[in-house]
Amino acid sequence: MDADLDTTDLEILRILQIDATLTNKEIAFKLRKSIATIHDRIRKLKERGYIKKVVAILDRQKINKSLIAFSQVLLKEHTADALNEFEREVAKFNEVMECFQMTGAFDFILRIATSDMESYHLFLRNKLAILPNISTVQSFFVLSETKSDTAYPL
Amino acid sequence: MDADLDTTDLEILRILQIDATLTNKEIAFKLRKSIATIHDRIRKLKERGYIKKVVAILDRQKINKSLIAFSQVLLKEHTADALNEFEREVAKFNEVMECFQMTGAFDFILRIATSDMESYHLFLRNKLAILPNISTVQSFFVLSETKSDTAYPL
DNA sequence: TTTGAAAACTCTCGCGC
DNA sequence: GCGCGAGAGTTTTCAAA
Repeated sequence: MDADLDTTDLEILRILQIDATLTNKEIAFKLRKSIATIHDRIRKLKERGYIKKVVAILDRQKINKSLIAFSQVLLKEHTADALNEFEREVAKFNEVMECFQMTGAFDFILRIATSDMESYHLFLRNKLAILPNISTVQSFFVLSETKSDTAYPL
Repeated sequence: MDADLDTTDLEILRILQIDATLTNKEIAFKLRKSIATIHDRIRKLKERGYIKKVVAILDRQKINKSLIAFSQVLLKEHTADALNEFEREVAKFNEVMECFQMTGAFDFILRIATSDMESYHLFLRNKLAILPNISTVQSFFVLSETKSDTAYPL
């Protein structure tokens, strides 16, 4: 945190992390501030980079992405070039929603969204597994979603 | 998908998954439709549940949640009661952003956001590990974020 | 689906604390 | 520096066709 956030800023961020469709008027009412103040705070929060983006979250069952996999990838080589190339290639696959380099027994964890096991299989065989530097891929599948937030605790 | 989405609906969803601050006017211009049509489509997409919510995504470095852990949890017992109780308790922890029941060698995967290793340690020792039915917890930490999308491929 | 008009909201500016 | 009110400018909303 470069310049600290005061209580109002934190309240605004808490609110917008849950529901960014609220109007400035509604937020102003909740926080007992004027509309202009809320407007100004939010503008500054965006300017300073606290708010990266505002996005719609879809119902993945409805849009036919029922299968979520977490895939743990181990590479053969760990040179800077090899890591960069893997990251670059993997980011291109639209099935890959997230890719993290990790500590521990494997190198990367990928969150992959497909419609069903057949599609996942095709993705694995035809896209992921043919990258040059892959050693092993272990796939785990989501059975049920207990909690699914994009909001950070504040 | 109950009733199918046409090209316009899909385009709108693609756009809103990336940036939900665009006005109806801007979307209408991109898709060469009238503003009222876009307005109507979005209203229906919300009504029908395709769009679950609209949220602000924050910069986790800036808000001091620099450490993301994926924690794989194994329970001792797998009775319906034991699973429900674990899910209920874990959902209460604000450090836990996501909790999924999984196939494979462990029962749950948790995405945990804390400020640093010390905070994670405290969370693990004082909150997660004292739940009654926990057998093992294996923690993996994010070293770097290569791709981090909330958008599903459409 | 579109048009058009009314209502609601956003955003800026200047003032005051 | 921060917050507020008022007005102009946009956007949303909801008829009717």
